[in-house]
Amino acid sequence: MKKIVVIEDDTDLFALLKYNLEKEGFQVGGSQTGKGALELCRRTRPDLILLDIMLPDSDGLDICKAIRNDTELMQVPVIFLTARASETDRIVGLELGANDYIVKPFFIRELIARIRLQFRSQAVPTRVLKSGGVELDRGSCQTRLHGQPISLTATEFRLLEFLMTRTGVVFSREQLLNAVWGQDRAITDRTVDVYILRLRQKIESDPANPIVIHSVRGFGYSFDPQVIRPDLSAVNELSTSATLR
Amino acid sequence: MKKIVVIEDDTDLFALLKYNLEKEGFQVGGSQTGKGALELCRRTRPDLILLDIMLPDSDGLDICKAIRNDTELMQVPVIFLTARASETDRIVGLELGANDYIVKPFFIRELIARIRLQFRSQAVPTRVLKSGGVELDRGSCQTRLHGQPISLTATEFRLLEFLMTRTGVVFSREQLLNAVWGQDRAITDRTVDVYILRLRQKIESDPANPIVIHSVRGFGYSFDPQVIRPDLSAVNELSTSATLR
DNA sequence: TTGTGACGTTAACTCTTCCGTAACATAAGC
DNA sequence: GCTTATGTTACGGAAGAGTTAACGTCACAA
Repeated sequence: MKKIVVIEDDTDLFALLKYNLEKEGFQVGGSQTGKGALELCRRTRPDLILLDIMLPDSDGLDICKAIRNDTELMQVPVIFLTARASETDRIVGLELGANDYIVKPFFIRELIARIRLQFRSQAVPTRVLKSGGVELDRGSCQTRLHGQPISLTATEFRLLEFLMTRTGVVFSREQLLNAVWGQDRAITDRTVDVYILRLRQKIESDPANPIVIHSVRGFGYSFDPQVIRPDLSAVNELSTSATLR
Repeated sequence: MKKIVVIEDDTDLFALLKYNLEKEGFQVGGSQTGKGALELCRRTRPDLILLDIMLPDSDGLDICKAIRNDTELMQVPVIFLTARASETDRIVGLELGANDYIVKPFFIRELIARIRLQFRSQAVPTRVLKSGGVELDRGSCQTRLHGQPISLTATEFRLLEFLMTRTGVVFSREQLLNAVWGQDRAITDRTVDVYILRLRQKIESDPANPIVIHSVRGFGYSFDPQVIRPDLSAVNELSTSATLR
């Protein structure tokens, strides 16, 4: 039986959540304050944490950060409860490490579905990401390409980690900046280009014709070793690059 | 063999618990009253406490509080036995410090499972850690390097212990501060650097080129005698060959 | 009390690496 | 051919990490 800790100051909502979650067969514990929440999690070792962002005494984001910094709780999935959709951008980022979020008011059924989704996907907390010949160990922060260790800088690593955990999804430069660099930093979005370049130089066999990190003109970048994007001049490029280099 | 103290006034239930727990290989002690319970725990130092909330002479919650305030007992996991699910609100709340609870009537099998879960999460199996020529005795708090005793300070010891029990995993300074120094302390993260330095001076054959305690720029530190991280020369080779094409 | 030593913590300096930007080059789309 | 989006390069400054020294604190003995 899975244990869920609910951190929510609204007593009515808490009772509602508790009732429904227990009906679904989960074991529910709760804290009304942010202060006690961490301690509760440390002790009870929940399998999932439902976290309201707006708490009377502290910020839910800080709690999430504290959870991620706690060795024992690092792996526990966190789902945010948020009042406004506008907040969600800040939340999903790598930096804070929220696994999912749901906007109030919400349907209980949807919440349950998302919780089950976490348990299904997080059944084996993936320490090593492996795709397209790239191997990324989040525990030891090491990267291997075709088995051989390569060295990435911290930012390169985090960018690649973000993309690899969301294989096939295209992200705008702005989204990548928010997720990897942090939402409060003021950085040109062209910086992303440079990092994509550096990553390509390190993990693409031919950086000029990338097959792992794709550019999607007008949208952004994606990591996807499976799909070869429709490239009209693919044949021409191949021949010219062969003669040029 | 793990010791369990059962605090339960119902004689039949107590006998049932005792029988089943002993069958599972646990050593069981018991008290029928709240008054004798604390004393019993102090004397026998159990590895886990099963505590009925409803006792004839005193409230189980008070006993739990007393346990948490006892220096010797505060680490011991407590599982509550409660008659009604409606009581669970108060129990899982943080101020009481229960690790888990189970609602009567319950299946013995489930109780056993939860008890084992508590023991598993404690995870203090190995008394002597041994890796990379470093030998660390957690019982006597002694350290040996290639067989020869060396002296570490308390903090050095705890830091090394933390890293060695998680070989190969990189931890940020913040995480190390939380884990080794305690979560509520306000200390500069640069302090960690100094301790890493001191540890290296004591256990690395060449502190300038550490091969046991690694720095991972932008992330933190890790203990890993196996892995040799890709160093500068390798990077240069790779990048030059990449740019040369 | 005072002195002493061990320990923990911080500040400051140095060196190195890396980050982010500007500027230019190339490709894609109209 | 023009405009816009992306690729590429190189450089100055920022930040991370190693190291040293000094300060504060505590326990304990003189």
